[in-house]
Amino acid sequence: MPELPEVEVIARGLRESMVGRTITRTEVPWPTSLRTPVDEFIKRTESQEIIDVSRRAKLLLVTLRSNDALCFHLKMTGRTVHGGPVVSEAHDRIRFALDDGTFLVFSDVRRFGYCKLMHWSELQEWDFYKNLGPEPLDSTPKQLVEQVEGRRARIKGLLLNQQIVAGVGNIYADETLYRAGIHPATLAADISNGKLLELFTHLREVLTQAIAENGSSISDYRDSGGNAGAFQNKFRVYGRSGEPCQGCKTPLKTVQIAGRTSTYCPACQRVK
DNA sequence: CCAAGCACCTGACGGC
DNA sequence: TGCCGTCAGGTGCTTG
Repeated sequence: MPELPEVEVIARGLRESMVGRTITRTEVPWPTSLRTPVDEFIKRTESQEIIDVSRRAKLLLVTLRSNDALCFHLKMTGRTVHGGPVVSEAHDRIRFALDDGTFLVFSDVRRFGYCKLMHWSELQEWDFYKNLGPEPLDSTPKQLVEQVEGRRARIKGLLLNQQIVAGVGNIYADETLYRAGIHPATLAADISNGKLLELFTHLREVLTQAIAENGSSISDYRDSGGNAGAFQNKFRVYGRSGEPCQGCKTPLKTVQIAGRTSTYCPACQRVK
């Protein structure tokens, strides 16, 4: 499930390997993965040079010479892999042939992901984009605390809310709450300022470490070269329900919050 | 302002 | 062996 670290690793890889290349042909074997009419999508991407690849929240942005951006959301199972020569596969949704004989392929088993082509001026007016919260790695812990302090919502839900903090998903939210010793159902307003500062300091550390480890691969995630990440080996709670806590040996438990499974240690995460 | 539930979609897995 | 239910989860939407 690509979250901030995974998308960041992908963006860095694609920037390294694709900037300066020109798209020579665009194929769309599954047009419903587009949020732009297919004819227009092809017309506006073919013959365009790729001038940058970047990330905002969980969005992967491939900027073209025209200042159009290919805006990918990978959702749960999306992949953007660059290489070649291409072998067409069952779940390919979009393929771009580049002028050096390589291909960028967007594939997605579950078809939740999408690609939307927008001029940068239009992108900046898009509600989803415009309303995104601060980037945790470009903000101080204090700035992030300001996003949640005093709110009467559960901290887990706030961490997952892209308008509060950008890029955090279920895995990194659980890992961060565990490291900070905060129960996922705690109301933000009931957490001291000092504890919130700790929380966001941990969040930045977890995200930074995950990027350094090339992201986390649960099942589908691959980086831009098709390789798995390694941070899943550092998970302390995610996917470990029933296992003993690494700190105190108490069996880890789960609870549903904001429609998602939260795994936590009932002994270590008590802050209310 | 906040929460819950559903929709989208497929594959993996457990139970029988 | 095979069928069926459940789960995984990001985001948008509706409803309370």
